[in-house]
Amino acid sequence: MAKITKQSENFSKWYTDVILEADLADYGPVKGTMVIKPYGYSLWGNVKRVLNNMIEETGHENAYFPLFIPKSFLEKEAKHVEGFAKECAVVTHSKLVSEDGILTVDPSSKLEEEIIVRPTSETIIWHMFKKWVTSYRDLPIKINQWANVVRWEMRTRLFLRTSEFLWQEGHTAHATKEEAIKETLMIVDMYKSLFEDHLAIPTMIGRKSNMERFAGADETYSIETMMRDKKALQAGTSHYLGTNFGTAFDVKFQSKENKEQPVFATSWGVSTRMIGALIMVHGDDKGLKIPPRIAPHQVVIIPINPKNEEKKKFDNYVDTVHSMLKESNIRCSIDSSNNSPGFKFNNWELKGAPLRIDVGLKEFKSGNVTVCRRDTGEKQEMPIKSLNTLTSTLEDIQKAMYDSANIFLEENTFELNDYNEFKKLLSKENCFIKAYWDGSDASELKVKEQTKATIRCILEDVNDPNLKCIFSGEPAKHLVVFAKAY
RNA sequence: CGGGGUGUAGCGUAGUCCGGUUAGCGCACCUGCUUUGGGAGCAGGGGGUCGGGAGUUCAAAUCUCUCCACCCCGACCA
Repeated sequence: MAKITKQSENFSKWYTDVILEADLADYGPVKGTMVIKPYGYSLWGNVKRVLNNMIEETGHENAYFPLFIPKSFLEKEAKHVEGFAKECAVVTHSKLVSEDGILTVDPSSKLEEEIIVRPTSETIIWHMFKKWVTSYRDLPIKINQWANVVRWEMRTRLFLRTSEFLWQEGHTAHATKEEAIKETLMIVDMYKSLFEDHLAIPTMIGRKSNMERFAGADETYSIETMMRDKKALQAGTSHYLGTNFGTAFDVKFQSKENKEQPVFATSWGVSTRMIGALIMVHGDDKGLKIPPRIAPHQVVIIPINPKNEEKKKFDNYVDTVHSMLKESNIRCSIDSSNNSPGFKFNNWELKGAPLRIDVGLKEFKSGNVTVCRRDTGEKQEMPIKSLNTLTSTLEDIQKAMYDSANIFLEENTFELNDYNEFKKLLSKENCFIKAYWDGSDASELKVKEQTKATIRCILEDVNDPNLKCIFSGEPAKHLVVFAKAY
């Protein structure tokens, strides 16, 4: 196994090395595509399970809508078209012909209306909602789907931006604006809990500016996270769509008072990009660090008995450790491969297993095990009787990982009022900068041009004539976070 | 689509300028033996349309032409 590049040497290279070496994923044959390998998929699966529970517990139902969308659907919402037109995969024909083993598109099979591979599903879902909604009794509709979507991006990176990715997309329809806004915010809280309580990733949450808002939304809330290179990653979004899609797809309902009324919408999603965030928030030069709650293996047991002494009894001892952990509902496995202990230690550190248990003859004879923490590197020998304390050790690790990420975020977030300092700081290092902004596209654009930093989100609105925009000096409307972003 | 670069075994590369043995090496892989508490050692072995095509030559990985693919920077995207 190759050694991975150090973070300080080349962070992007480190990121790619970790993914490939830890066996999370591999490149697909079509540019920008990715194969999620079993270890990566198991990680995704754990996150998915947690989030799916949250989604269902908050009253949403899973469903599945088609991958293919008629091109005309995308034309119906003006801003939505603008946002997605340039990155769509388009199906134009339905047949190939083979001549001497060479396949070419059969011109006679040209489709009358081209089909788009969904970049997101608002349009097809609202097409269906029109069929489903006629009365106030039909509302609200709260749908979620787990799906793949395709966005034909120019520059791709494993997990962060791939041509095809997996996600969940929630789509809801409501009778009132208030209810839709409440839903949008409730989802933001749900994501916050997913990130902070399960992925151990601290978040910065707020609305998007006009320029960064989702194509077709009235308001976009975003979950912003800080990677170890201090760049920002938008890790999830929740959109209040107003009546934009309801109007575009002519969805209306009759109220109790027999009045025709518009339908209000939300949509929200998180994707496999989250795995990218997880890697870049917690990882170190040894590799991944996976928070216990979502780790595929919370504990990995390494038996060390080179000469196979007392083989039967020794193996029994290892099995006992294994089953004791399983009884405590800990996800654990035994690495009984033929590799050397040193190889296994490094390998499981690379793969980010939170705890490792070494069982050698020494431990076997004394009725002990040696427990090693991935986050601190701390080793401790303990009697087998105490294995049940590992449940709380895992919780400690979970918390410690969040705390250390949170300290990192705080240490690299600055509040500034002076644009020269702002430019100076950003030219020196990446960081988050909290500052006041006048709310204009022009100021935001200029800042982006001059520093490459964008407004990640609006933290709060302000109304104090003494507060001035950091760029223009005009009266400030919002407190925002600026950062260079992925 | 502009500017630059690279194609040699699964991966990484030497050789290309200046044509000349059987295309070399590391990792990975296979077999065997010895090993195993922080990335094991030794021995043996398998694997190559040198990106494709055409040309020059007694002779091409090497020179010429051409096509293709990919990468980086920009543009685009977030």
